[in-house]
Amino acid sequence: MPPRIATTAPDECMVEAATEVLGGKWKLVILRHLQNGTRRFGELHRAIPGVTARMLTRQLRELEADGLVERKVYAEVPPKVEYSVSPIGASLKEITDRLEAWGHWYREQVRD
Amino acid sequence: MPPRIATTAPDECMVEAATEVLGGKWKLVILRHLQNGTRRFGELHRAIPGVTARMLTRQLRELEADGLVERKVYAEVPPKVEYSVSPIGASLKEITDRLEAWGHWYREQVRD
DNA sequence: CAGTATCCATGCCGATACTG
DNA sequence: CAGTATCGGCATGGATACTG
Repeated sequence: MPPRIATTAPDECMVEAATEVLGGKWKLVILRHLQNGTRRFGELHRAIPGVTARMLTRQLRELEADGLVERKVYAEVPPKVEYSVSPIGASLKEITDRLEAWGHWYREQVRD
Repeated sequence: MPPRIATTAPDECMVEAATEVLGGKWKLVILRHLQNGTRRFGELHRAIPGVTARMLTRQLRELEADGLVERKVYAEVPPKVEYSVSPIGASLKEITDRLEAWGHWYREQVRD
């Protein structure tokens, strides 16, 4: 027999799965930039004002560990590292686009 | 004359506007519950395992201050307080639904 | 260029006890 | 029932200096 009240408490906690992976301060911003194409470390650094190299590195490594971002190192001097969205990261494009649009709209609403 | 390279650095930082407001550990989870209808404090507390009363209060107050949630106090004993999404909060339903679905899908992908 | 290493401040958040 | 008060740990994240 099926569980009695299973449907009254669905696994809405799956948003938690999302926030665990996207929760970092710069992660959605990074993803948003990478949705537009592969970027080098320095490009990202310049494109995101306010982030430090330390934080950019950390967040990128976490995104990589979570399978959202791919990191490609070229054996050159000077060093060259390219970041891009993985297939999983690319699947977030609709959501980041909507968040972007919503953020824009929200700002309009709250400017009294 | 138009700015030279304006379009190369569009205001993609608008996702930051969204994360500032949605960034709390429980905010999206709370919103997700309130999208399904008005809830009392205790109902939310029981519906979200792991959250403490302190954190639930704080996150609800921040959501209220940011205009996403409305709080209605009934002058009764015992006290009764109802929370619901504001029109602005309701505008996030599509996004929270998608995040929920994505979180579910993501979990499937990463279970090795 | 693409990072690390080190130090350090903030504050997020939990646990516990208490209240109108 | 719906909170608040207080304490405190620990992760998050910034500044600065340094490196292969």
